[in-house]
Amino acid sequence: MGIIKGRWSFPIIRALMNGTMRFKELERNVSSINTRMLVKELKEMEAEGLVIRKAYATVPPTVEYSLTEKGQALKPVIVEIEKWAEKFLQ
Amino acid sequence: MGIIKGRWSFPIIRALMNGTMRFKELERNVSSINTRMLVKELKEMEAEGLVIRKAYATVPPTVEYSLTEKGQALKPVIVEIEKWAEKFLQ
DNA sequence: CCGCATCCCACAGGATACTG
DNA sequence: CAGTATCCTGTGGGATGCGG
Repeated sequence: MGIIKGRWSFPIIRALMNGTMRFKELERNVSSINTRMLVKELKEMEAEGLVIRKAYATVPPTVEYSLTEKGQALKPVIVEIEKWAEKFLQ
Repeated sequence: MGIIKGRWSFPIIRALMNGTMRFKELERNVSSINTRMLVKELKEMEAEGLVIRKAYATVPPTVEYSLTEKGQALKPVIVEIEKWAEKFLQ
């Protein structure tokens, strides 16, 4: 399992659990990520089939990201991690 | 959560789920890890309170590693990850 | 707004020889 | 057996400016 590798996939998935988000929204919501990393992670996650990218031909551009079923299915994992963290991290 | 960071903590924990193991056993059981990485990870995990190291003054030396309660508690996480992997990875 | 393009650095991780 | 010591490389990740 090297699919949630990288420092950011986890927080990004967490953010998208709450539903579709635009690029800028993600950039604001995901802790202290920077543009380059967000772009990079999103591309990788798209390639892995975890997120879907929808672009709208508006001015200025609108791009929405959401989780695929495969991405949504990671929720139980995240829940368990959070349970663990709550119990063992002060 | 940067505690299961690194490429190896996960497989190491997985191996130790089955019980106490000696250094060499781990080296054999954890896929293709090399000595340096195994030593390094074990030290970090010991510092994080995930594993316990027990050394015996024998010749040749015997060192056993096992999971702490905190380490054991990661089992549900691993279970969920495996469920997910089984479902979504061919 | 979205997201490339650059530049840069630290360090994770690999391979392997050596020691108590 | 259980590590330590070296050397080396790739790349993850940060900062920031530019363009459609």
